[in-house]
Amino acid sequence: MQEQKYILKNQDSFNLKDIFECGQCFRWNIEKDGSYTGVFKGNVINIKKEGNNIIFNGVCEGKIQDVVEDYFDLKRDYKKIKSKLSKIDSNMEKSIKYGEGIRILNQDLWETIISFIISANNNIPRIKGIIERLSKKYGKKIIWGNKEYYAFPTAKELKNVTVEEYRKLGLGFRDVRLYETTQMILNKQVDLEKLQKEEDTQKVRQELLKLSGVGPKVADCILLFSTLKRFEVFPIDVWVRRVMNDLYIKNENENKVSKNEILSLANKKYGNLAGIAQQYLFYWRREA
DNA sequence: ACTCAGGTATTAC
DNA sequence: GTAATACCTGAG
Repeated sequence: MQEQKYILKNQDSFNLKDIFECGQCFRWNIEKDGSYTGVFKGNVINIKKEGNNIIFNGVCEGKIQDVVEDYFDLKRDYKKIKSKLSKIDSNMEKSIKYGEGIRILNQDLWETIISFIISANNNIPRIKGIIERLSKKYGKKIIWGNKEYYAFPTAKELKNVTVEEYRKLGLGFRDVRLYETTQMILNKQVDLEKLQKEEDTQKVRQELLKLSGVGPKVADCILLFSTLKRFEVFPIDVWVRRVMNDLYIKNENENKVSKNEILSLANKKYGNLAGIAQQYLFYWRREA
């Protein structure tokens, strides 16, 4: 594969830190010069911001411009989304100001499913470590420059991996879930290609929930952060629960707030943009 | 030693 | 349906 380069000029709503550290992805790492390098599908790309230019550099399976336009959701008008959401209330406005450079990535469905199964009751450094070891052991090697990178393993590549091997990689109790889900996807108990085409979000959600290790929160993350691209879902994790309770519900014990109360509030306030609203709120509450 | 972290599965009302 | 509890692991 040959190295390619692409320069994007004057792109609005595009900050590296906001995109890669808002919690949607696990395989992008910051370099000493402030650029980020990541692996997705068979691509390795480094991204650097210089003035008004965003410079993409790396090895790609296709034309780098196409790859990047798709992955970074460049065709979508985030300015419009943000101005719409900003009008809802001052909290939303503040959170958007903080994370104005967020874009929701179009991540591979399979990879997103497995990654978020691993994320359950886990912390980010460990999640990233597990995914890295998993890729290094079972994924395809990609060489760029003098360095080796590893693609996220395909379902086929994980077909014969045992629960014990997962345990050795540090998966913990998620080992069985990973094994079972991989089998379910391989034998098409859950057919990812069909899911990708299904229009009814609730039907897609129901299918995802069949997978081992996929509960409501993980299902919503998959719906939002993968190529399924559903902005109407509202993943509720500890941070979202916290921020929604602090701002609006004001229960003395945030753990006592019911999920349905948060969901109906989110739906009322943000409608079919709830997912992206959630992302600004999550990032703001977690980082600011 | 002990708590916590992007929850889920299981069990018991 | 809803509530309580166990669960790998490793960092702080």
